[in-house]
Amino acid sequence: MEYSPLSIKELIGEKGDEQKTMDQVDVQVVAEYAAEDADVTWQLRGLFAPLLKEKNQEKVFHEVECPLIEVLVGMEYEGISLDTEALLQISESLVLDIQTSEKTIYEMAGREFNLNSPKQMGEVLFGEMKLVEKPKKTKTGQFMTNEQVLTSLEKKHPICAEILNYRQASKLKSTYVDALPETLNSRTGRIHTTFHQAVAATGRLASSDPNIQNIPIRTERGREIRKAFIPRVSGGLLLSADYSQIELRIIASISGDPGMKQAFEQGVDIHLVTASKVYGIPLDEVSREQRSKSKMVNFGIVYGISAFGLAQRLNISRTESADLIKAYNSEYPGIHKYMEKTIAFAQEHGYVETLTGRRRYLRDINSRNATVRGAAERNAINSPIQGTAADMIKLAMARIHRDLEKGEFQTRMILQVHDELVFELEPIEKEEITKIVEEGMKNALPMDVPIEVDIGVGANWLEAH
DNA sequence: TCTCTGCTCAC
DNA sequence: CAAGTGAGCAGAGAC
Repeated sequence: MEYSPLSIKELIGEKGDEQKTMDQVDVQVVAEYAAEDADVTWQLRGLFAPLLKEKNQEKVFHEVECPLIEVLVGMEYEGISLDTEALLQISESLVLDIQTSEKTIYEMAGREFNLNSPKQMGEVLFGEMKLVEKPKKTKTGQFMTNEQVLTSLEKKHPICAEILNYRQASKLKSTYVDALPETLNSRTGRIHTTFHQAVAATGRLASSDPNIQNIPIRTERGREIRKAFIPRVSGGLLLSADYSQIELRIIASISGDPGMKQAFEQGVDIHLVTASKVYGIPLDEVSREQRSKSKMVNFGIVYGISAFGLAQRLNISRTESADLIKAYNSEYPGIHKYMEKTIAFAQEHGYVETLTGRRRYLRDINSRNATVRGAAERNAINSPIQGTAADMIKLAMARIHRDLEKGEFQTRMILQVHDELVFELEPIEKEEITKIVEEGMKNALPMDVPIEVDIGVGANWLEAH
């Protein structure tokens, strides 16, 4: 299927020479494209062709996507400031760490090679050092050297941990620390990402040039990078609001499963409750490991689970993972029924849809090839959930943006990261904004379970969490 | 310069 | 074979 994804910048000129400068953009005009001007709406229709293939999609187009356009224009226009001095410091420390790792790895390997080449890495580890008898290979026949493989071999040879350290440091350096400052707009001094409104199959947004939806947070060094995202004025604040467990709440609501609904109504830790149910023990007897495994099962449910996939993720036997899934299905029968019903619907109609009627077509749902069909079945289960979450936050964005304009607030929405919204906060507006954002997010779509939103304020993006 | 591959970052 | 959605980087090779 060939189509041009809608980027707001397509409406305001191509990137590069043709692009209008930020202050030439008439936000109002762009907003009216969709809302009023039928003459221009056809352009949007062209760009949203996949959405409008069926009559049903008109609703998503008019009620979700069109009101969002001016919101995204505003967010791209505002941008976000970057603490380049902090990044420079991180870069220096990464350089030292990378150099040390490099030397150690060369010594352990007995020779120098290009550490950034997975091909050469595989040759060294498995062709020369023979770390394992039967190394896993990629589909092109190269030795596999990814994180999972190296982690599993950490005990066999210290070079594995050193490579993982090297990989992490060089990833952070090349993708974030060195690249982000290059993207600063010379006129505004800020980062202006491009949000893509119609590229993701599920209805999620995507972000590029730079992608601000994959800024590190998991590791200590990664969090340092997130700290470099700061308010535009010194002494200013960022406000971050994120949905708690949104996808599980959506599957609980859509499926109507009483056990999972009750867990959310009572406000208890959903992974703990799941562990208690699956292992058949009281809440206070659940071990860390049991909770952590149950958490992975909950994730697996959202992604469309297979016993094999879960076993691999959890590093447990296939029988154990099959037992976990079996127990899950009987403890949460509503979820199980929902999954079966969704797949049956997809088989009959060739598509699945979200709560607002956003469709995803699944041509492979009746494929005779089990692998291909399995992938389509997982899409059938995941898309309505991920897509409904996307619809919900898109509706919330339009609503909050409208409230900010109506109240003539100085606070601006600046980023969206799937289940999180980030605002450049005018400090004196904090109380009112908190209320507007919380209510806007909670009430975006009618749900049968409580929707929780965590809100934080801080002097940088990390602290706002 | 473009495309593919392998890898890794996020939700 | 075997967990959903994305984007970006470096290497490697085609053109």
